[in-house]
Amino acid sequence: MGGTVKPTRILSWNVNSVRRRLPHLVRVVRATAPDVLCLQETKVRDDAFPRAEFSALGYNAQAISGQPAYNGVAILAKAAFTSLGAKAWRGHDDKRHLAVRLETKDALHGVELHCFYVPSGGGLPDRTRNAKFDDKLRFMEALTRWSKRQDKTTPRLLVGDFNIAWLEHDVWNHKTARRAVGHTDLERSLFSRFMEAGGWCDLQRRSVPAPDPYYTWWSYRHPTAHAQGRGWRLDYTLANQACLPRVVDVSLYKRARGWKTPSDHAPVITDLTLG
DNA sequence: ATGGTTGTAGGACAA
Repeated sequence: MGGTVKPTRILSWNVNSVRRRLPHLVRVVRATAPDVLCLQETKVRDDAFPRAEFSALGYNAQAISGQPAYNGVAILAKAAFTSLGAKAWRGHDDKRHLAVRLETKDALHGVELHCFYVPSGGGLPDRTRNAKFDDKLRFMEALTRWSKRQDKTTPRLLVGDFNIAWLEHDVWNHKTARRAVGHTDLERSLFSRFMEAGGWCDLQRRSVPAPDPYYTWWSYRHPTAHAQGRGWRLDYTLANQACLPRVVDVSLYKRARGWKTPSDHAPVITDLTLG
C-alpha cells in the first residue's frame, strides 16, 4: 500500500436542528469517522451554535452560517480549511450556502466544497400562486447560472439537501409524487439544466444506477415510511470532472434514520483523495 | 400519501 493516501471522508447531513441532533451526530461521527461535516437545517443563531461540542469531537475548523429557527448551514472539519463564504443566491441572505476550500499538500488546487440547503418550496406546485415555490425555482435558476460560470480546472464538490428528487426512481411513488412539490416535471427539468450547466456528476447514481431505488429522506408524517421503504432522494453529492479522479467512494448512512428521535434525512458520505 | 410528525418557541409556521 506504499504511496496510497488515506481518503478524506466528507459527511453531509440535513440534521433538522443541530442542537436536537447532537447525540445522533456524536454517534454518527463515532461510527463513520468523517474528516469533514457539512450540515443543513442547523436552525440556530451563530452565537448559540454548539461550537465547543464539535471541537471536543476534533472539528476545530468551523464555518457556520445560521439564523433563528430556520435554515442554517455549517461546515466543520478536523483540518484547517479556507473559508470562501456564502453567496447571496437570488438576492437573499437566508443561510442556505457555505463554501470552503479543502487544502491539499501535493495538488496544485485545493478542493472546493459547497454545502447547500435549497428551499423546500411550500405545498402548492404553482409559482404564480405560491411564492415559496417560485423562490425555489429561482434558487435553482441561480444555481444553474452559477454552475455555468465556474471554472473547469478547480476540483469542486457540491453536497447537501437540494429538496428535489430528480429521477423517476428517486421516489417510491413516481406517478403520484409528480403532483407534489419536490418531484414535479418542472423541478426535475430545472435540476437537469443545473446538472448539465455544471457538468456535475451524480455520484450516488454512478454507484447505484436506476432503476434501483435511492432514497435519503423519509417523511416524519408517515411514521412507517422508513420501515416500508417509502422515501425520496433529496440529498446529493455532485462532483465536477476535475474532482472525479479524486472520488473514492460514496455511501449512505441510512441506519441513522432508524434511530430514536431521528432527523428525517440520512447522512451522505463521500470519500475523496485530497493528497 | 391533502394527512400525517417534528422543531423552534412558547403561537404559528416551516418542512
